Amino acid sequence: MTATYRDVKADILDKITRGVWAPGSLIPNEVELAETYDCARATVNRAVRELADAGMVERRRKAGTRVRMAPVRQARFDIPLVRKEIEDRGARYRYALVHRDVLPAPDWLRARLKLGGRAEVLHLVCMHYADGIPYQFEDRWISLEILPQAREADFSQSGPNEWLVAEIPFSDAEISFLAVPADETLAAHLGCRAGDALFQTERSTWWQGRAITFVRLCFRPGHRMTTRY
Amino acid sequence: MTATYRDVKADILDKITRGVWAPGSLIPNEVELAETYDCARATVNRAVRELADAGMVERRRKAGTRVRMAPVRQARFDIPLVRKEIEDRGARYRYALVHRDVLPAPDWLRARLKLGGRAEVLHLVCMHYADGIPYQFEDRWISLEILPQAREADFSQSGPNEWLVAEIPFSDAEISFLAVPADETLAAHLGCRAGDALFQTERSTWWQGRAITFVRLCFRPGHRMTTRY
DNA sequence: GAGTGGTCTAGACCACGTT
DNA sequence: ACGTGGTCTAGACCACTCT
Repeated sequence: MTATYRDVKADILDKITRGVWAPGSLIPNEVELAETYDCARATVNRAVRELADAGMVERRRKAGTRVRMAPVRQARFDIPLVRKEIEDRGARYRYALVHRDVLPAPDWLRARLKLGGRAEVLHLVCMHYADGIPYQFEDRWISLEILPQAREADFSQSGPNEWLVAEIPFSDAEISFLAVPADETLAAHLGCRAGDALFQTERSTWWQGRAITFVRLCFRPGHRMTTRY
Repeated sequence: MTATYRDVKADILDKITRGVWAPGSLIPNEVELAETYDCARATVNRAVRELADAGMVERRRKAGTRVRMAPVRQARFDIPLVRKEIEDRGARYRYALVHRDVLPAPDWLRARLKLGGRAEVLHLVCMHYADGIPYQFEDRWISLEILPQAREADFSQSGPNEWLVAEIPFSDAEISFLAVPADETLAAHLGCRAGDALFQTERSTWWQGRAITFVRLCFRPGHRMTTRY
C-alpha cells in the first residue's frame, strides 16, 4: 500500500504495454486510481501527468485520460559538445582552426537569422578530430552586432562552441538534420570523396529575439545519431 | 503575489537567459524561492524540477541547484506517422505496396533485433507519396514469431505502420538518423540518381524484451527534420 | 450543469550527499 | 550532523469542455 508516484506510473505503463488498457481506451479517473493504489490524488496526478508528457496518454478535462493510439510520439536527443562526444567514445580530441574571416552577412544568412541590413559577422571554419581522424567539419557564423567581443577572441586553440557557451546564454534555438553530398571542400577536410553522403546538422540560436549564431556541422561518412526511448 | 508554478518557472528561466544567474552558479534554495515568490514550496519545486528536466539546471540534494554550464542539452522530436506528416503539409497522401515476402531472418536482422536462430520474418517494401511525388521509401521487417497474424494481414491498401500501432503496444525502441547514398533501387523509387545523399531513419522496436519490427525509412533528396527548443 | 483534470497549500517525513 | 531536494498528504478551489 501507499504507492509512490513511480509505482503508479510503472503499473499504469505496464497495463498499457501489456494491452490491458488498449490504445484509444479510457483509463480510470484520478480519484478512482487514487483509491486503487491507496494514495493521494496528487500522487496519481504526477504519475499520469508524466505519462502524458512522454506521449503515452492524452488527457482532457471532463473527457478523461485515454491511451494514445500511436504511443511513440517523440524522442529526445542529447546534443553534446563535440569534444565531450569524442572523449566519451574513449578517443583523443583534437581541434583545428581552418579559416577565420570578418565580413558583411551574406543574404542567405541574413534571411535565416533575421539579421538587419548591414550586419557584420565572424565566419569560422574548424575541424574536429577523433584520434587524429577527421570527425566533424564546423562552419560557424557569429553575429558581431550582439557579440562584438568575438572579434578579439582567440579561436586557434579551442572551438567557438566552448567559447560561446561560456560567453552567453540563449533563449531559443532551431535545429535541423539532413543529408548532403560532400563538395570538394568537405571532401578534402573529411578525407572522403566528393559526392559522398554526409550527415549534417544545422543550428540557429537566438537570445531575447536577436540572432547569436548559426552553425553547420558536417560529420564524416557513416556517422549516425542514435537514441533510445 | 501567490505566483503559479508557471510564473516561477518563467521568472527563473528569465534570470538565467538574462545572465542574472550565470552558468555554473548556485540559485537560492526552495524555501528561499518560496518566500521570494510568496508561494508554497511545492510550487517552487515543480517549477525548478521542470527546468531540471529540460536540462537548464542541475539539482543535487544538499548541494543545491546550479545553472547548467552548457544549457542546450537536448531536443525533442515528434515522430509522426508518414500519412499524418504529409497531410499536415497540406498534400495528398498516397501509399503503395512494392514488394511482400516471407523469409527466414537474414543474419544482419537477427543480430540487430537479437532474434533466435530460425526466426521467420515478413518483409515489406512500400512507398509513400505526397501529391503523387515520391516522399518516403519504407523497408519494413516484422517478426512472425510474435506477430504471426501479420502473415495474413492485407498491406496492399494501407501501410504496415498503421497496422502495427493498432495491433500491438511496444515498450522499448531505438532510433537512428544517418545519411546514405541512394542505390539503384532507391533511386528508381524516389526518382533521383544513384549516389544522391538521402536522409534515413532506422527504428527497432521491442515489446517485453522481444523484437517486434525493424524499419528503414528513406526520404527523398533534400528532406530535413527540424525542431525548436 | 456537472465531471474531469490542473493547480495550490501547509505541513510532514524521508533520502541523499556534503561536510 | 545537517541542509538540501524528493515526495506524500488531505483538502480546496479553479478551468475547462462535454452533454
